[in-house]
Amino acid sequence: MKSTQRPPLPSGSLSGNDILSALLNSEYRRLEPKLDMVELWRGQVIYKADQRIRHVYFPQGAVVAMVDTLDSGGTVEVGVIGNEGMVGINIFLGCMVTPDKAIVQIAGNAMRMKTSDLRNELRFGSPLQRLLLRYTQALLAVISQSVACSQHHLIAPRLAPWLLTMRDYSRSGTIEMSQAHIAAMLGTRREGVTEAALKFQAEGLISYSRGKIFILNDAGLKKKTCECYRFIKKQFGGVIKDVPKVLGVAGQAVVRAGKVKAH
Amino acid sequence: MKSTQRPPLPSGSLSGNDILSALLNSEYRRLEPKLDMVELWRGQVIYKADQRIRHVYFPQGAVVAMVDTLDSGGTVEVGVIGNEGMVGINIFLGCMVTPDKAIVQIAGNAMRMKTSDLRNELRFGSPLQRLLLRYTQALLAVISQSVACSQHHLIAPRLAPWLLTMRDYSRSGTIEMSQAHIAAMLGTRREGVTEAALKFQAEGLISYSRGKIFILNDAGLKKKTCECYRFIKKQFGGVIKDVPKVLGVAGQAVVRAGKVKAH
DNA sequence: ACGGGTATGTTCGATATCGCACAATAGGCG
DNA sequence: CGCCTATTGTGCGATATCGAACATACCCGT
Repeated sequence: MKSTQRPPLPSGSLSGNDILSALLNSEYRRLEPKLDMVELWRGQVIYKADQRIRHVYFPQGAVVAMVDTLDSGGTVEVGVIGNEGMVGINIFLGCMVTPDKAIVQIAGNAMRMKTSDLRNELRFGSPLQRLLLRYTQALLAVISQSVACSQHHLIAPRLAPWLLTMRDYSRSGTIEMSQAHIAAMLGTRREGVTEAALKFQAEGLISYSRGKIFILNDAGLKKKTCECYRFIKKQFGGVIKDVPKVLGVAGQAVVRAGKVKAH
Repeated sequence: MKSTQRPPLPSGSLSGNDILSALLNSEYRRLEPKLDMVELWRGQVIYKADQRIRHVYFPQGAVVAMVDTLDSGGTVEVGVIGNEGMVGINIFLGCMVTPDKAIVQIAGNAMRMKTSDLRNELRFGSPLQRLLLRYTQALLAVISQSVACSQHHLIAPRLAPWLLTMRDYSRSGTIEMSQAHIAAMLGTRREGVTEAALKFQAEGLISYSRGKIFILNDAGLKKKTCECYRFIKKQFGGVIKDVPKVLGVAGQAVVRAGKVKAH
């Protein structure tokens, strides 16, 4: 179905894509006819590695993971994309294929756009381009941090921020993931996740059962995180906030910016 | 000193920055007055983390590492930038600061440009922008792979591609690095590097002494690498090759493209 | 209520890496 | 030549993670 009106969502809300929201109305109207609202279901594979990309996605509620798979079969989540971003950044960067797999972590909506339309839109140094550049910067920073994180941090401190991040994304407050799946994302064994989860549960920080995880003590779990949680929040927090300065005169965009994330 | 003439280097040679070389002569001439040739010495810190960036660098012989430092003091090299790229990609992406440290691994020259000049140049959808976008894509892919690599691969298979990469960059064929420094780049202990190096030496693949490493058996060492070595070469190999297609109508650029990288 | 499949808990030996301490060696420099 | 320092070699106990096997518990559909 084609979206016929701009969703009038409060900024910082769980739905509504931040990048699209940061566009001026006039710009958004130009893109609008090229955008389709689609539903993404949990587990859906949006891109396979080395596959040609036909669409990019601006999540509105949905959350998508970029997953790397090694020859050995080992996997890691290298990045997560929610309302703050766009799935298919490679297209924007001038490449038609992605080396990663993109898989839906949290079901939800997304605005879909043909790659050709996106590339067309980027001809002129559009505000969309500025936004995407700035988003790429944040993504790059976060992925860089992940290199350090996966190298130096223990499983529990890595699990904690992962859970908090997913909860932040999730509309319901419940994280719907099996421990086996989480292990695949962290690039560790399932048993390692179980052990850490048990510890957190024993301390009353979380509770879970068969693929449904609740965070009981937010602040407590935050104390268990490695430094990377703060870093990630900081990076993505800045994406929209920073850009209006570039838009400058654009006015309206600045209004939206002030409200982003009470945090 | 200001560079007053375009260095007439064979493409694929060790000097001459690939991105600058891929520009049309007319475009290069526009940039030329803004470019300064500078010498970078080994160990030089070009940016500190969270520091405001004043210049970007197009290496011509020099090699620069992007290094992440954690609260614990642990470090990792998240990316390496040589003739194929630009140091300060964050500027291009719309941010004035970098979360990483940039440190010179191999002494050499680089063309330096003020950040303001770069940002100015990028106003119009210039070919330079296309090249930098494409380069960013490669960097992103390589860093993503690093996440998986540091998570799943053992020290020796990670050391091997690191050595080969450095040797590829180095003009002399000698790698000038202490094992302690290499350990900091891989994010492991020095002893772990020593152990792997001893093994390689015993097998006649390398020889070394006090911070000077020679690769004796290229093919043999390649066999010890994890899959990531091929991946990295593939990603950076495509940067220049892919872009002229985007330039499309620009003509002339295609001519240069044919010559890039005998590989 | 029952059965099957998925998710989670538990154990245990193997392994890679860590952290530390200290010995040995090679160059540079006076 | 001999000292000094950076670099490399080595040993060892501690620890985190791995890999695999198996037990238990829960949910869903019939």
